[in-house]
Amino acid sequence: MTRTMKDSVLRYHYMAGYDIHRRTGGWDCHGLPVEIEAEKHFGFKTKKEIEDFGIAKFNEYCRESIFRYIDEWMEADQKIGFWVDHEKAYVTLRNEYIESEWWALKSLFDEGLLVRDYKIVPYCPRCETSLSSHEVSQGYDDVKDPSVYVKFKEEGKENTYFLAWTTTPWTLPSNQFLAVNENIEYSLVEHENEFFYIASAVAKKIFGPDAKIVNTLSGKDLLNRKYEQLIPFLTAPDNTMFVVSGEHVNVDEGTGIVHTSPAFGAEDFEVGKRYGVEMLNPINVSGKFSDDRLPWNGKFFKDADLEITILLKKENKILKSEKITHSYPFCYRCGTPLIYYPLQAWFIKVSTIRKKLLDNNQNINWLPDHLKDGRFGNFLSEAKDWSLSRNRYWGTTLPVWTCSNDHMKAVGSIAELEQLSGKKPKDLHRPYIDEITFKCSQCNETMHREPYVIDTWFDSGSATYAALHYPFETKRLDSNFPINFITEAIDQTRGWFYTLHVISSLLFDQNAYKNALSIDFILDEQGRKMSKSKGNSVFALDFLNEHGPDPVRAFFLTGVPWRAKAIDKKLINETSRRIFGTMANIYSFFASNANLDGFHYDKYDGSDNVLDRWIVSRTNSVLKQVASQMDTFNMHLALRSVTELIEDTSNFYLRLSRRRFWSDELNTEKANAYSALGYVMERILLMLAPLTPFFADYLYLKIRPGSGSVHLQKYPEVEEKFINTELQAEMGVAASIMEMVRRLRQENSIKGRQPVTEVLVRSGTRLSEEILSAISPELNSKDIRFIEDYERPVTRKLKLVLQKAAPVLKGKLQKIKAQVEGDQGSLVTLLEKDGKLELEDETLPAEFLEVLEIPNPGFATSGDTKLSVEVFLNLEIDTKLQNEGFAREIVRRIQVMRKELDLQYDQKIDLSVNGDSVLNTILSEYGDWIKSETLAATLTNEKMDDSREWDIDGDKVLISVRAI
RNA sequence: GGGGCCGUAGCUUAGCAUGGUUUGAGCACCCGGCUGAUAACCGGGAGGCCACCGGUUCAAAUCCGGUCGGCCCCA
Repeated sequence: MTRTMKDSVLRYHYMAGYDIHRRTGGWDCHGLPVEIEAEKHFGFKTKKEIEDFGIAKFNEYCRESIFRYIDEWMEADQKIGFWVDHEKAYVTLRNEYIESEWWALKSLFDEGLLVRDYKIVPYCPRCETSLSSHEVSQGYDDVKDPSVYVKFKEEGKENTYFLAWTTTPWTLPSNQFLAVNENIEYSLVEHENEFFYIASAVAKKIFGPDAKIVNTLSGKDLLNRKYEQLIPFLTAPDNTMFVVSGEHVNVDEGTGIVHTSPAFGAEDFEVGKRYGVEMLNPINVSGKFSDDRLPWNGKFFKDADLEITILLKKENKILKSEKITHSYPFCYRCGTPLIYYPLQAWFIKVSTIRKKLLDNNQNINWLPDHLKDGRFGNFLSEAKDWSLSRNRYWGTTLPVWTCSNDHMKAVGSIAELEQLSGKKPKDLHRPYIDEITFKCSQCNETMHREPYVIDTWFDSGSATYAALHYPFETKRLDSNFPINFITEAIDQTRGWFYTLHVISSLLFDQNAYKNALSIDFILDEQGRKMSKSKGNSVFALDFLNEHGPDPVRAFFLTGVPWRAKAIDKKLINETSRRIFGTMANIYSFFASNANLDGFHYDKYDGSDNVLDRWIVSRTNSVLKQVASQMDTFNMHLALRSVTELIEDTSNFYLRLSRRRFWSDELNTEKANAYSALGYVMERILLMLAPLTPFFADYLYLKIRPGSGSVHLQKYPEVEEKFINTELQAEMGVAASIMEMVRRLRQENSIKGRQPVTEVLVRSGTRLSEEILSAISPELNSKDIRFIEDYERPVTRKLKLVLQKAAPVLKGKLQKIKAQVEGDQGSLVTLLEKDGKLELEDETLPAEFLEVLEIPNPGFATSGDTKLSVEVFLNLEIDTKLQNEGFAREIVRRIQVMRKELDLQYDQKIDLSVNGDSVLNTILSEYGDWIKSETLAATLTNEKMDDSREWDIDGDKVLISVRAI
């Protein structure tokens, strides 16, 4: 779906005459997913196996596998018609791309924004690498975890405990502190002869409504109280096992007393840092316990939960334990539960430029706009430092070298590295780059590269400059910067939208893009999110093959893009029928006639015909609107506008214009009709070109053979001189009149083919003669007249509003009612003059009365209040009209027979119509007309061998048609 | 716990920033019509407490507050 959007925008801007600098795609080539696939391929489970196998060979496989992926995507791109230059696509694994990133990283390093620090990071023990916050955010899932309330015994007191809560029992052996909030009130609760400290707010939740509160005290009072180590396998370092203060402590969850193990939580780590204590960390980099003092040594961290819980229960150190469902982060690629783990890592200090990020964000045009200050803005205001380094192999290498004295040197280009080391690196990937060393300028020790690759999101976020190999091959970014438009799915708010924005603000203090369109997901037919695990994902290629690219694109463009859309096969078919079906029909009508005449569309330069002028005016009005919708990236609105134009062309213009296409010779009138229709079709197709490229191109080439693809044409200019808004308004009234007459005919069972005497119209807008004559065949009336208010064939009657009048009039009601309803008009006049009526010594205020307008006998009426148009249809049909209607019925039957005989449009016939005596009258009166309508050379009233019997409204008619 | 979006007919939706006729369409359904575009087309009917409750206002689908339901993001 994003590709449809991108493509439509690119095609439109190209046609509109913009230079498209970068009709190139790009591929993220690095990162864990690639490595994981390689691991699977080779059957590796640990990093050691990879290193034994050889990083070079491993990376070689990664490099190859990425191209298989790309091939698949390219196929999908081709199917959906994504016009993009894959040849010139940037690939993030190229040295040039990486070199640009090196330049960026060195700049950040020099500004002190790229730093090494010891931090608690989300860490995947299987991949043995840390994850960035946006990676973590992709992997939250609801799981059942233990929820245990643990008893920490206060030192020196019997039966008195601090009650703490945790969902991670495996961290309990590493407990070093308990944290309370100084501003919260705590209670000492007595429960089954034991005493517990707990936040007052939750005491009842834990101990029930009858909790026996012995004492209350503030969090401050608890500070520095000592407690006994819960699980004494590990040696408690000095200066631990007491109560500390923590602002992060609250009573939303748990007990208001937080178990703190500095090794496994960011806030806990800060506490540990504050007291400068040694961390208890029995877990190794593979996520397993590795301390033989522990009975569960060797177990994966999560797998120890149960054993620890059982142990604590045995020792009566648990108040209660249960299971709860909450969301927990998992590695978004391999599904392993993450662990918050202390690691040395490289960070970009994004948090220091929050204000800049927010300021720049104000200049981005977001679609939908609530993202600016909503989801995206909120995220920026809490921007975290970016944990950049990864202990992995296949990725952009971190260009920082360190020596044994921990002096650091960032390298910003291949040339610089060559100058330092005397060696020119051929490949900036591991392991080759790791082999390059040089002397430290400060201490002369050998400098080695920090053994990390970086977060692959940095690759993506660097696309704006790295794809151009800035600042090396491309010296200036001006014309490419900021990018005009970007679109991705909503999940990229914290992905690509974010990394591009951060990197661009960091490096250039500028926005990466001006317009950002965020779209929602495509859901399955039941409206569920697609996922591989549910087995309901519809693969792009299958989907395209089933429905075809343009219907799929049109479907993506129905409704607002930033709202989730469930796949709806019926809707896809309906949408494409409305657009393509109708348009194909218009074309085939045009073509079947134009071919007979040998007409080729060239241009339209005006027409006398009002319908031509109208549809051309309408087309230009729509074009104006569509262009502005495309300019503001509202492709879905543009498609809707075009669809409406197609429908108007078909249902109104063509329907009313058909006769003009049927004249024998190619006269001016007909040529004008062709030109107008050609003009309209051409513009519709040009408007469709960016949206549904295949269909548009297919028909365009038929209309303008030899002029080249529609996608190479200029987007049409609005021709103001053809826009006539009054005409469009008048035609609106005309359409409404047509509709009403059709309705009245139906309500009174008068067929469309039956001519009527007159149609009376009362309307503020008077229609010109030419419009009237244009719609007259549809009305099929001998006379169409505009009338004034007072001329309306209605009788105004009064009616008592019984609900209001009855309680007042009481006994006189029936008498007054009779008078009012028997009124012939004089009372109405009185009422309108005085605003009340005096009857039978009673005063009737206006609210007692209702004025009804009843059409006179012989008339039916209908009105359109919006346009303030009223139509009266004279229902009287005399014999003459009846006969004319009958003649038309006969013509219709003859046309059917012509069609059944498969006669050419211009084939002449001999005609014979036989029936009762009335028929003969009709024939004598309308015979010539029938002949001309049916191209009959002769007309007799004989019964022939090949006569066919028709039943026309109960009358038998025998008709014979013979080609001459 | 915090934040965001959404809720209009059986389905897909327009209208909502700037309150103002009877909330418009399309599909499906039923009825009728048209017929030199016909595996098209046109008209009509039925179907809406505009999620709910309050408030502002002469007037609320629209503005404000709250509730409920669905989805998403963050912690």
